[in-house]
Amino acid sequence: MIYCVEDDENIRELVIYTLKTTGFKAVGFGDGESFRAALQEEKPELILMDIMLPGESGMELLARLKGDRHYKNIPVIMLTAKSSEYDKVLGLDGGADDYITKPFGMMELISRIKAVLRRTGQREDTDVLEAGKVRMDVDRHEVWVDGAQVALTYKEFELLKLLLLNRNIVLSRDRLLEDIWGYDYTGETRTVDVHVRTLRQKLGEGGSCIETVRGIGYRIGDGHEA
Amino acid sequence: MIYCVEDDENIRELVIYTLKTTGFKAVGFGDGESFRAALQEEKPELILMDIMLPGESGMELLARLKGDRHYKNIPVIMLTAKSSEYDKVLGLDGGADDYITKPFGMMELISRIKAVLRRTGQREDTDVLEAGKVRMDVDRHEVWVDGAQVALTYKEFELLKLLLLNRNIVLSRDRLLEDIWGYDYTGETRTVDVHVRTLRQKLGEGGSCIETVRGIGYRIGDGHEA
DNA sequence: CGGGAAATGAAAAATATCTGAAAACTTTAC
DNA sequence: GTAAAGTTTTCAGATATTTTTCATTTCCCG
Repeated sequence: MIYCVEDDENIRELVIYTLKTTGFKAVGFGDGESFRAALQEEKPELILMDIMLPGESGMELLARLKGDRHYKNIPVIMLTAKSSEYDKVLGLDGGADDYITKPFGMMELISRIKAVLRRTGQREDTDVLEAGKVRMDVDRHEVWVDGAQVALTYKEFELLKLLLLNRNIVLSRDRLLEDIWGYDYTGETRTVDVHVRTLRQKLGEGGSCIETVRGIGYRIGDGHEA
Repeated sequence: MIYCVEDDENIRELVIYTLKTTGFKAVGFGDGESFRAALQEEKPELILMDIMLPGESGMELLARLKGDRHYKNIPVIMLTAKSSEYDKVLGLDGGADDYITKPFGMMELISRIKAVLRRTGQREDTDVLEAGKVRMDVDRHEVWVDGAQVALTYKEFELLKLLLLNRNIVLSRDRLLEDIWGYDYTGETRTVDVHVRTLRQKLGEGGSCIETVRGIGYRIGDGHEA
């Protein structure tokens, strides 16, 4: 899946169309906001992003992405109308993996995308998360314990995913609420406990991988503890 | 650089002091006017702001900031004495990124600041603190002595962390109480002693790194003493 | 020595988490 | 549009663990 963030609709549609006919899955966004919303749901394997966007600039978005450990590994290619050396350096320094100056040809775009994917070539590894007997296929939204599939609800799935993505790191209830429920969630902090319980129950034997860290929160470790 | 706008001088100084010892650059302001003047000169990476200020209220300041495209992206954490739900919603609706109710502990403040910075995407913290045989991984919330893991409770962990963060500096009981228990803690000063004891016990051999400085408090040194 | 400061031991108080169950809310099916 | 099913949230004990207190002993330094 490739995300394209570009406010010019013509360019955006053209890029999406080209990507799709080349065999990629692709979705376009006109502004940073809708893009970020989508990011919550699915991690793309590459991001194409215009430097000039209405509201939040592409550079800001880039900085955010590269500063967030969940997203920093997604390769980003910046698109821009400016071709001055200054902007180029700026873009690369911000952590972009490549840089394309408008107007660009579709063939060039494709070959650059392939080059970046080849270079960063780390696909796979975010799609399936594992811990002990628990295995999660993020894209298919499926969880298996010891070879048997387990049905999880949305919140349970997100909870497990976040814990798996942060192996060994203790996540506080606040952090979990913030990331899964949204930063403006105003409900009980106990809610997390209840979901952890149902998660442990449903995971059966595998449930023991979720450790309680008293006074702090929860985490999933590497399983070399008692 | 972090700006703190708070009219209570005691709280302000305490916050600034804590931020500085944690590795942030920080400046405090007693009113909205001086704060706005400083804003002209330099953009901070985060703003801590009391809701109740003499003259212009914190909410007004917040509204101004979030309405100005130069400043709208600077994360803001509101401080307030009121804990009613109404105020909370008000603060978040105004565009604040987080909200802390007084009285708050310094450790909580720091972790909230880090959370907001993480969310808005800057900074990276993979903190591992060490002293002699003792090694602490802050994110994993784990402590190791001589290769063996030691389980610490919340307060013990915080205590050890603060001492490790202030290598070679003697921390008074008051300072420890203030930072870990919160600035309004009114209990016994002896409480610290008891926690130091359990900490030393649990750390076993490594426990000797915590020195008692008679009449002052405790510290963790570089270990080249007896 | 003597007096204040710190360490100890052990019990009381305070807190955090888990549990079971019901209420509130969503979605799906008819 | 309503009923049924499923999901999420809240709540009130029960339980386990941590934190605090306090009386006592030991230690350090003048």
